[in-house]
Amino acid sequence: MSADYQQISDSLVKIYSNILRIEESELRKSQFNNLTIQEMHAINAISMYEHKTASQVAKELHLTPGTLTSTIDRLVKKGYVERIRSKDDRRVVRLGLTKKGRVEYRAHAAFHEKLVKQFLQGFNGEEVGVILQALRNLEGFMDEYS
Amino acid sequence: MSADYQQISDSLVKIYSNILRIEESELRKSQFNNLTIQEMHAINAISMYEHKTASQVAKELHLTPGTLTSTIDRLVKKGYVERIRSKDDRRVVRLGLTKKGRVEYRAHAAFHEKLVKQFLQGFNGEEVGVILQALRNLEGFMDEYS
DNA sequence: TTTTTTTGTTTGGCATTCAAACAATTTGGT
DNA sequence: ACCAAATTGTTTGAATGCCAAACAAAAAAA
Repeated sequence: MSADYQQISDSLVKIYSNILRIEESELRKSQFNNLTIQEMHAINAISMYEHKTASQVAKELHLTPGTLTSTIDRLVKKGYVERIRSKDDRRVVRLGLTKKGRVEYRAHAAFHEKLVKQFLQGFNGEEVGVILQALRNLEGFMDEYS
Repeated sequence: MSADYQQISDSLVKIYSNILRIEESELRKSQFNNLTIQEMHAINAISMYEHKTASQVAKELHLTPGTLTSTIDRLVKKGYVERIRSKDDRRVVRLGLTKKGRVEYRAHAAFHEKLVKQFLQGFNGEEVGVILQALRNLEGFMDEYS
């Protein structure tokens, strides 16, 4: 195993075991300091305009329906999300962001954009292609184990 | 924002919001199916031979002392970890892996190695250098926000 | 020797998660 | 139209995961 190889391994471990913690600590310093990282991910999955159903969001987040219910309960109480009973099918709950939820969504997207900018800083188009391919390899690995 | 850029952003989000979940689901299928991902990370931080103190491990994992105490309690009960009271300084607790803990440690390292292999699959030395630099950029971003 | 600091544990409380039981509604089969 | 089955989401009960604050023991500093 080469030196580069070991460094990449260490780097990956460091990144994936710290990135969510760092996102959360940034959140704590912002105006949205009463949100946890999981709640923020839920807001992200609900997203701006689509009014997905609870099932769809639960599947996206790999959560059981019961877990999602409690997450949504909290987000409703905190004023980020609203439940909309579907009129076609009265079993279905559609989810939407409140104005406050949409503001948070955009703030988080901006943070991501800064992150990606720094990740790709200093590379030309060809190099960006290499990086993209490596990430796809990793996605492929993850898909195998899903 | 270019198409590549957007794809890299999506890929990064997918990776960092799923990789730990996938590690955990692999764990569930193995002989170590009574470990959670956090417990596994603790085993990893304790590591093979050093007998770190509880404080050192807590710092590494960004956990409060109280949280670490309860994690270690569980790992001791499950037979992966042992507490060793220091003789020099009787306040200090040093942590070590049992034989079972060391077996788990190696199994997890092997999983990581497969992951990194697939991540770097098909690239030459120069390209690996580009990938390493991108990861370092990301580490730099994380350090700014720590 | 007394005070302060360090190290780890305990306590209390909330968040996160799942599995299983449940209720409401819709769909499918007859 | 009616009954059985499937779907959708909620509730309940239990374990883990986390922190802050109070605490106890030991070591270091004064």
